[in-house]
Amino acid sequence: MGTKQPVTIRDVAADVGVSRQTVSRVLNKGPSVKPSVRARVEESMERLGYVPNISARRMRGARSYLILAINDRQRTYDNWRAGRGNDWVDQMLFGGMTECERQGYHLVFELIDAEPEKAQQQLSKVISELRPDGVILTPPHSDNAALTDLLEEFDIAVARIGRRQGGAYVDVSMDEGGAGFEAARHLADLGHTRIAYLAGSPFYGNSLKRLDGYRDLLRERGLSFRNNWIGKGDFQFDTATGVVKDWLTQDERPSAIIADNDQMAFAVLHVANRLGVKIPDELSVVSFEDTPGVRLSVPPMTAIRQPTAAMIAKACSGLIAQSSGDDAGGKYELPFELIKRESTAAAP
Amino acid sequence: MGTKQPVTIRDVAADVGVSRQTVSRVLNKGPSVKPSVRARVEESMERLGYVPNISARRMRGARSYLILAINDRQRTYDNWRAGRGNDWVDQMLFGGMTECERQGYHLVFELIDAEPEKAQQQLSKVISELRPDGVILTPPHSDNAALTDLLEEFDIAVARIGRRQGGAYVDVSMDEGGAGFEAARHLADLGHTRIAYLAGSPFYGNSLKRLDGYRDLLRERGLSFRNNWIGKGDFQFDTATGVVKDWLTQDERPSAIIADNDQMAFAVLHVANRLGVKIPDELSVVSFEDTPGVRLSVPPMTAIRQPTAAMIAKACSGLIAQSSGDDAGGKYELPFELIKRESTAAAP
DNA sequence: TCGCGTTTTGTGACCGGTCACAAGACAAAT
DNA sequence: ATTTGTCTTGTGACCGGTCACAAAACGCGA
Repeated sequence: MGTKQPVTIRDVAADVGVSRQTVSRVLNKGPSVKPSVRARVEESMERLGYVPNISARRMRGARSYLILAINDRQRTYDNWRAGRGNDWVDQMLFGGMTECERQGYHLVFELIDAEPEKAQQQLSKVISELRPDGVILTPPHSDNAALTDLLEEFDIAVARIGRRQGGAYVDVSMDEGGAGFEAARHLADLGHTRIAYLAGSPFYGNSLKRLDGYRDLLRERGLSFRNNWIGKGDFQFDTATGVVKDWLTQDERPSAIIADNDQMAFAVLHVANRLGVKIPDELSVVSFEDTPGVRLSVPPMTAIRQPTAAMIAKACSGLIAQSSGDDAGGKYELPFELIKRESTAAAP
Repeated sequence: MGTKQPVTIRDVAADVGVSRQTVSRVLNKGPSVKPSVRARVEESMERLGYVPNISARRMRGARSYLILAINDRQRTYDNWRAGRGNDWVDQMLFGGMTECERQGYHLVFELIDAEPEKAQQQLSKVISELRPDGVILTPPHSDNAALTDLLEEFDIAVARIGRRQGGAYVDVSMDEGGAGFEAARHLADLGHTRIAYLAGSPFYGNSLKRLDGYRDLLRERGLSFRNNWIGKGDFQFDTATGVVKDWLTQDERPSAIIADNDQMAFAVLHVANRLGVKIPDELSVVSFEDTPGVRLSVPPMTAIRQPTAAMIAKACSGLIAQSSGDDAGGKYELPFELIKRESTAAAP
């Protein structure tokens, strides 16, 4: 036991009878290697089971073959604590890992506080320790300029999830406006004319885009837009219940509600249940977040599914391309999916 | 932009006016450093913002300050695909990250196939690339001897989750027998005398331990043990529905059911619902897995909560201690929690 | 056959730490 | 004062790759 020694580049060089540098060139698919030599080196690497040591490569070389993914500590803590069943991390892990693996990279997760000063300090430490080739910022860090500034100083490629604005960053997001439009369209197609929108925040960019999409659909279908059917929520369950209660106890109540996140969609379910309003017969509900809770609720909810895994995968490939010098930046907008379940039905 | 250079050990050495080695000694809390010098070096490190480069440390040094956590690729894929809402990874991330951070380590996740040969090959590659100080094996890899053998050859510390048997490994698990006992006790305390047990597998060790715990409780309370109230399931929803249907349509039906995992607990809910059996008034249900789905079901289910975060944290600290030469191995059994929700009530 | 440009290969230094070992400082013992 | 031992500090080599540059091999036209 405990005796297996890793095969190094020197072992391969000695085996083939060439210099270390030649092996290195083959490894990095560099030019100027005679095909016959390349073949012999490759054969030897395969036979000896040679695998390059990432730490060593990182030392003198420019690349570390590491991608760092930053998650919000609080959010992760909350998910852990409350067991709310957000499968964000699963999705990230699957999408990111798969792509990194394909390209010989590794994905490292780190938890960072949201508060800018702390965040910068923590990120700085991790960067210095790990020196990753790229960093993926997920919400809410995507909007933290302190972090992008820091990364720019260190000359490390940045990918931001759920944000699309300037800068030479890899920005990956979802078509939020289109999602708002589609959610509303799905309901309109079912014959709904009284569609309310339970907004999460009047400041959050994605929220506004979704709302715009919803508005566009109403306009396109010639449906009336009512200001008091735009609910002012804050992404929280408790606040949302109040709004929904108001709606459902009015004379002319909406026949469908689009909720900006899963917590607020739950609130709709909850209130409707208490008031004896049948879902989906009397009220249809669409959630903007397809978390496990939404899928497992009674009834399971129709929801917009964010392509989290695909977004992280895209972020990884974008970062890898950038650090290889292929491109710089790149803006990607990935398609969402509207998953039809049992919370939406034809208008009553 | 792109100009920030990391502070190295030489910078600190020059700043204080000592040799690199002295700085290194302070960094590693080595002995034989005059307190006054140590203080000056520490002050300088703080002031200059020195952070050791992990790759460099790993090179000549023995430690890489990396812990590798292995997850099953298929399981992760399934969670991603089906969105079943298992928050295993969230839990791991939170527990592991927090502990690693405390000790200056980093946690890297990798996906590995379950099939022994592939698994060994994939792990071997990752090991050679990353050379982690320790590896955490999660089910089903915990039981894969091909992996532990490989890691032993590489002389890398191993932690196994959910398994406790021989070897100089860090083994972290939960008191499964106790959990079976407690689940049954909770029901017995509520006055139930007809408690059925929906088993997942007659081969899976943890399943058997839980069943033993259940048996012990029955014996202790003088409750009759009936063979046909031990359901032969296979952890799947579909199989379980058949068993539950049989039980609930018999003359003397159980007043409570303990299910070996969440899928089977859902099956109980599902069948009871179809047969018009009220939960919890006419039938109590306890799940052995506290996934988000269980928490969010209607009604939310009483469940045994596995201390996943704590187990991973323990695994990390165990591995770090072992690779620091403090101890070798270590067997830990962490306490579970019985979360009482609304699927259990007094016996009818 | 020679000369010259291009392709292919090799050499030594180096990245940022740690290891092994040697040397200096200092106090106690002879 | 010299010796011995312990404590503290410094030096050069080294880990496993890559960089910069030099050298060798090759191709091809004159």
